[in-house]
Amino acid sequence: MEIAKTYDSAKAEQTWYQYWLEKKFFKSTPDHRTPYTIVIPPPNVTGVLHMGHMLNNTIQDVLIRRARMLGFNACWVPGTDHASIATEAKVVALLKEQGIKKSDLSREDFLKHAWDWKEKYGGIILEQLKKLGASCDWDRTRFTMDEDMSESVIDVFIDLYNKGQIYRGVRMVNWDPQGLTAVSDEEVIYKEAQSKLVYVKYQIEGSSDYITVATTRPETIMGDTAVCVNPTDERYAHLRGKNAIVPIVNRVVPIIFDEYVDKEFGTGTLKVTPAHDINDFNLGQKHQLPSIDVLTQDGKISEAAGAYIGMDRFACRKQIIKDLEEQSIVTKIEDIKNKVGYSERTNAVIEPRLSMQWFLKMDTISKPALDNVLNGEIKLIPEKFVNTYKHWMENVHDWCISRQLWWGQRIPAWYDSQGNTVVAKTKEEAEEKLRIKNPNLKIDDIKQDDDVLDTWFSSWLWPITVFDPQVIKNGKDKANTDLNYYYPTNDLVTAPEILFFWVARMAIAGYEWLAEKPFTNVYLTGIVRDKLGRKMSKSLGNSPDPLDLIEKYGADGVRVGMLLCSPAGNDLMFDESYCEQGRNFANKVWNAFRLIKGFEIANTEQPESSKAAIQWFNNRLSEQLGIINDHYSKYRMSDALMTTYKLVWDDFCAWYLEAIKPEFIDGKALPIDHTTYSATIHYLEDLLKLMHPWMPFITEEIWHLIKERDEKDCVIISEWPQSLSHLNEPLLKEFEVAKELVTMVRNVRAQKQLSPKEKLDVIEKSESSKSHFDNTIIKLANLSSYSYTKEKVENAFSFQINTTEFYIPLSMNLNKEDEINRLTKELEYNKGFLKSVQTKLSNEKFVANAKPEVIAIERKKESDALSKIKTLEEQLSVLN
RNA sequence: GGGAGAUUAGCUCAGCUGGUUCAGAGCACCUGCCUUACAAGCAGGGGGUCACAGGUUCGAACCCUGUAUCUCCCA
Repeated sequence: MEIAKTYDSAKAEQTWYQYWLEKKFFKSTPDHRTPYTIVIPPPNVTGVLHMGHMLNNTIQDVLIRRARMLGFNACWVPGTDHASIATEAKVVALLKEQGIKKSDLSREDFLKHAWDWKEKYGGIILEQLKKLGASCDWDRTRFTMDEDMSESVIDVFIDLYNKGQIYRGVRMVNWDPQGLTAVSDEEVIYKEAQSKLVYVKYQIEGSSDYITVATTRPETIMGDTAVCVNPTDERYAHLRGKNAIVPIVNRVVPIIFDEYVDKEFGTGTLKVTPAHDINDFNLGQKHQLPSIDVLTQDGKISEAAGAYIGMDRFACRKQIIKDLEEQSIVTKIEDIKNKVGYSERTNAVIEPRLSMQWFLKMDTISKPALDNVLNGEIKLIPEKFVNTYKHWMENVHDWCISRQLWWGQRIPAWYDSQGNTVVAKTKEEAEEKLRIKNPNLKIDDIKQDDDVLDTWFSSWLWPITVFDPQVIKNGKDKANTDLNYYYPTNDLVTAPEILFFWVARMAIAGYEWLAEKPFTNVYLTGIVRDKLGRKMSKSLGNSPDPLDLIEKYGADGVRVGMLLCSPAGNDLMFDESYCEQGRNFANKVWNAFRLIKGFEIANTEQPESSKAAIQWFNNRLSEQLGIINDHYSKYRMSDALMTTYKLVWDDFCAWYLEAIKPEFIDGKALPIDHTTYSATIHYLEDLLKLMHPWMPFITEEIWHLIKERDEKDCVIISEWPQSLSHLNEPLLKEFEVAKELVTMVRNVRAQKQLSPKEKLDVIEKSESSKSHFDNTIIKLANLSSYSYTKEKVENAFSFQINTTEFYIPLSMNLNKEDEINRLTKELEYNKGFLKSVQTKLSNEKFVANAKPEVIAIERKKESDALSKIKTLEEQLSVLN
């Protein structure tokens, strides 16, 4: 069979993904094996594959593929998240393009449009995941708004409400005036901004005196209901019991005293606007101040303000400063830096706003989720995130779970016209409950809450309901087979950004409803940045399209490139050159295979050099496999990959294949013997297995090109190689010396400008004769002979490896001066080294305190150095 | 403002319990090679005051204190 000169990644990707699907290799059903489970962090239905997904899902695929090969029943559950705000915004925008306003549609009609959108575009990202090779059990694909998934969200709400964990109340929320919804604390991004601190004089009632307040938000002046100073601030002590007059609206408000006020900031005087600032709200509660809401929900000045009605909040800020200046009551405008909150979804400036929302109490419910991370039952990788997690969980706030949107699970709360509220799954049930409170209830008076639940309030159930959506309703005693088998899942791979949004809340849900953790290990990836360290984002345009990368470098190349630069939990500075490295590696593997495949096999005797190389590689592979497994067990993904990379490239290609490669005689390659060939194929197969999780496509392709195989004989379901029970360490060390020797000979050739074709002799000064690798060395270094002597050899190039001396007789004359220089340099280095060792050994405290092993090592260093020095001196004396 | 982490070669990072000739890897770079698997390659090579200043110790990249810079989280 003719093997193509270059590897065609596109073809292999197409062929093998299809084949794996057909043979149902990704499919998992409960059986006698131990399960290994991952649930995908469901990407937004609105999402398209970006580099973050690429990283995240490649890691999951590596883990799941290796688990499959280790004999676990591997199950990777895929799916998408309905993403209330993002999706609703998308649909609203699309309708707008068609000239339809959301406000003109009924809830039902709008949802119809939203579902249409979801059906049409919602699966794109999952299709893209297939391109990178994701081996998900696609039959298990879930959506957070699937009917049964949604039902469980409602059940959970009702359950928590009945447990008294959910309440409704007026609170200061983070209002997104563009999305027209409240968002949770976690969805607010604080950014530093240049703001103006405006100093405004408020007249003291019944006096010509003024008090000056400093504010960054003059547009809320109309909502002021007090002026506050610190009680210890002597500057204002005389104002106790006085009132101030709010400009513009001429409202008389009390001057109150509270230690909250920072004497140093501004003038030490605070205008209190309880409706528009969380701290002012708290002050207002404490001092029983009224709240005046001067903003509308879309961020305009409201009727209640009494001035500037209908003006946009930012326009009003400018205008009001101008007007106050005209009244000559602005004493100063200062440029300051402060933090301004922006909506994660719409990027609008968040407006703290009082509104009626639903909340989940977090204090007691979050306890087990904290304890079980602290006691190691759930592991965060890397560990440093435990601190962050702990800090958040210990200071957790009640969770605002209502959103003023339509796309999502509608809150199962029902109201009558009398102000009664009940929580019930259906209107019928609600009617029953309401009728108890209100016997005159009319059916038409029953109204369901208009709001939906926060998306995270549905995705926190993900690891549970993807397996058994009924378990909330039925109780964990009646959990189905899937849940009993797959839960708790093994590993969760996600971004640290959603540690609180999602990870913490899944842990809470797991303990709340199943009394068990949802996952054992949480692997937190870094953020993909460009090489300037900027986060990759659409708006910056600094993110390559992963699908373009796949086309350019092959899926395997991109996967390798991605993971080469991804230390756990640290951000990765991505650069396309990593993908290039990945592609080059694939090319190397392809060519190694081409070489092997091109061998002509014959019934010839196995050369000693091959026999020794096989023995060595057998041990080497086993040794490195141990290291690779260890890296995996510690989730050091890039280390596991790099160890595999070097095992293949350096050990297998550069040393092993060179050692067993048949020689050319008269321009014709000799055949290879059967024993060596089959060992080589065996090693290649083992290496393909080790590479498979990283490079699924090329490994499967080569696996099948090696020979005709049964339809289910695929590397994807092959068995992960086993380590030897006993490693031959001395043999491994001996080969390291052999490598050094070969390198030395190559160096001599380069230095003396000898052709690689010219054969040389190497003589080892040694008591014994013959070692394992003599013939291998002869071959690799292109020697005519490798011999032993007990005597010094004169007029030869000489060098030492460890304490052994070697000679290479050369036909040409050695340049004496060069040799003397070289040897003198080495001598000096060794003398210096000896001195440092001897200083250490003559230090009584060292000898008294250091461990015996350490002292023994130092003694060995001393004697080795002495022997080296002796040899070098002898060599030099000969030259002189 | 409070907390966490980081700083090692040009870049990205390892360095696990303080002790092997310990200062490493990959990439990049330089030199020489189109040697019949591979120039997406082969063979060689240079490159670091381990952020800075102290301290502990027989011994510090590693432990402690302080300083600087950066990143993240929370308010």
